[in-house]
Amino acid sequence: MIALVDCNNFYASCERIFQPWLENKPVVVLSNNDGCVIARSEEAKEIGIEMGAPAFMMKELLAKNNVAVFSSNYTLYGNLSERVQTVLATFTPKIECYSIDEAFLDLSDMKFTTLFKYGFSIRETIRQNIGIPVTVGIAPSKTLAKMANRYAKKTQRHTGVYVLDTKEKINEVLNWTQIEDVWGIGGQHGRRLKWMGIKTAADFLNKLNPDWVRSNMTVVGERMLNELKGIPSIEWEDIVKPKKGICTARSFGKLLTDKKDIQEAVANYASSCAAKLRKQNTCTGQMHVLIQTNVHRTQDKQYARNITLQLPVATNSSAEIIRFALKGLDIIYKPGYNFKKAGVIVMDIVPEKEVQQSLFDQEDRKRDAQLMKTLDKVNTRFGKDLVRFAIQGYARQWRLKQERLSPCYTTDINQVLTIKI
DNA sequence: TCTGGGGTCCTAGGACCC
DNA sequence: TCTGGGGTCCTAGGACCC
Repeated sequence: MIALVDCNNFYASCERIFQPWLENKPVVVLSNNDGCVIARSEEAKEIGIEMGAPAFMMKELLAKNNVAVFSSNYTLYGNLSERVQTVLATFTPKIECYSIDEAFLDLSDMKFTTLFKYGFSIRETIRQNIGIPVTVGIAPSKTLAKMANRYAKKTQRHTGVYVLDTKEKINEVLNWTQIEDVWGIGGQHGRRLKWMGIKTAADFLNKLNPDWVRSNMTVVGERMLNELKGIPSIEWEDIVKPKKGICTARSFGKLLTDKKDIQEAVANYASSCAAKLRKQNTCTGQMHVLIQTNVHRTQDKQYARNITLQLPVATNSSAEIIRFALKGLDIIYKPGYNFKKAGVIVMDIVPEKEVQQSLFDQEDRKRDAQLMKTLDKVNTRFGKDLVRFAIQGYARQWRLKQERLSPCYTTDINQVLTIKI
């Protein structure tokens, strides 16, 4: 059996840990630049605040209901996520951290009283040790565990645990689950299947010809069919693999026209990509740089471009990656536009130790690597980007709008001290 | 009249996830 | 005034090889 543990309204719950008087009150967390609602407490959902709704359109509703509104604080959420994972890892040797707020746990071959009790103790332990409420779904396959979890969230609020351990229970939940709510069914397939009269997960399993599923939904659909039958068909990824692409792209806090400001932003995004590459001991051989205007501002002239750069030798040096990113920006930047967003993406990622050398390489890579190592060490200890390249600047015209940012309670040394006092 | 049969690699685009 | 930012996998089709 497999458990899916999912943190309830994760970002909102993270904020509530440190402001416990918000318990039972509506809380929302906004996307970058305080743009859209990306997390809602149950109370906020009940008021009718929609996921993804632009915050400025919700202004009245938020004010009227006295909703606590937060800018997103990914440093805080990331740290709390790690803590949750650490506790979960004590329940099983095989765990897959599927996302910032979800993990699959392999519960096969383990001796406990009952799966329900085990699931319940997972929930209680996380609540006690971290303070985050979680829901646990347990079933024979990942897809069914997802489904059990969703069922528990909607119908088993008192326990927060549901186990699909009999045919009857599985059938009931299959019939209860709408097709568009099945893990792996998105907008496209959802609409098409519904139009065909496939309304529930049970319909999908019982009414469709497997050959049709294979040819219209590829092998992904075929696996889904098996998973719904209770035959595990999705691989475990309990060993964390290095990422194949890393993207740092942001909308600016305000529109920018000046090339200097955009250069500063791109240099910072490039530096962030480089740091992420080093963290997983990899190098990049190909970069993309992109800039675009604000598509929502129809009164503005629109412009969007991106460029691909092949690097002569794969690298993870901030200096080199910044240099190439700015070279790309030089080519695609055009004066006279109101730019809203820029980004750097690194691809063709290879392990540090497998980089193809070049006979004509001019870089002193050993020296550079040593410098980066020192830079990372300093910045990990004393704060992100404390030591930076001059081009990364201090003007930060591009920085995010974060009017309601909470402190980094668990990672900022000053905050940690304040709490202890 | 009629012209083989096997592969690999790469890319763009589509679909999905949180 | 104001509308997020990350990722993954799969397939078809083209270009190429012998």
